[in-house]
Amino acid sequence: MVALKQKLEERGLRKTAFRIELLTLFTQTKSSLSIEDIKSSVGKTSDKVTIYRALDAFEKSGLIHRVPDKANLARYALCHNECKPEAHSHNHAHFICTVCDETFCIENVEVPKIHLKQGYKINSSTLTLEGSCPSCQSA
Amino acid sequence: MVALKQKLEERGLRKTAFRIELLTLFTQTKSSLSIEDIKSSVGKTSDKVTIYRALDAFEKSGLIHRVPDKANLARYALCHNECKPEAHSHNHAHFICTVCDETFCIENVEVPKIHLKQGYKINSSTLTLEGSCPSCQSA
DNA sequence: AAATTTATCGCAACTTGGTTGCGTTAGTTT
DNA sequence: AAACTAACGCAACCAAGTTGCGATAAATTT
Ligand SMILES: [Mn+2]
Ligand SMILES: [Mn+2]
Ligand SMILES: [Zn+2]
Ligand SMILES: [Zn+2]
Repeated sequence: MVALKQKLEERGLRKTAFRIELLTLFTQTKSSLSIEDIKSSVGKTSDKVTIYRALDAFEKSGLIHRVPDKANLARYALCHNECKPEAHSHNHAHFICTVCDETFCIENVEVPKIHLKQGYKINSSTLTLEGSCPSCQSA
Repeated sequence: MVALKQKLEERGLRKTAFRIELLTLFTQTKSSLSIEDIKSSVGKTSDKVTIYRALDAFEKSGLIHRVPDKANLARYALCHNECKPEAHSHNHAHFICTVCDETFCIENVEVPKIHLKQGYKINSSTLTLEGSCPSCQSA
């Protein structure tokens, strides 16, 4: 709780009721959150513009990172490895479950370093896996 | 030309002027095509709905495959390894140039096979690299 | 504590990429 | 040539996300 508010303060973000609630929500989620997830969890109180802007601010300050989504919608997960606004380092794979539409950070699988032939300069890479997650296996 | 019409025929697609032109365009492109690319190349003649439906039909019948795009827009490239409607096999990496917004198929880089811990079942994987392409290096 | 400053919020209006419905056109088959 | 049906074109629609701007409320200064 208090540590949470500190994270906002450290990055020069204001500790508004909504942003505290949003950040709390992220810490409580093991996977990731879509706009819909947030809307339904926060209640209808907050406008979608507010949500988008908060997510944007959180991402820029290294609190969360965007993850791939089944339908390419906005979706975010907490940065576990204390990212800095300048350098987000989350070079892990992501898993999209096509059954429950959830996206999981696979922190223990690194994105492989690829070397391309002369001329290509790589700045970032992503490795995305698709299939069914443990909870959706029974079906 | 004639081989091209055959490909359409083989898959039960009609050889309309537009679809022949579109498929020709794909064979002439070394990288990939966005809707805008197609629009400007085909002239204003064809409706966007026609383009979307043709791309959809081509993809379903294994002529083209969707590639990632800088802004998540629709973008397609020719299938070089003769895909079947049932099984598209294009497990190669893709490179997005953030300068010219082009997407390249990196046919000689395979997407690595990943093994996850019990419970996750992987159906498909994608490896996407981002940076600047050879033509955009000088800048 | 009051005044000031400015990040954040909320509403409305807009943009964009893509989809759906449906009547028309034109390949393909008989 | 007649029949059948994939493909086309237009209009209307949809959903995710963005922009502008005035109102609210944290944070800072007096
Ligand atoms: Mn992640
Ligand atoms: Mn490809
Ligand atoms: Zn699942
Ligand atoms: Zn380029």
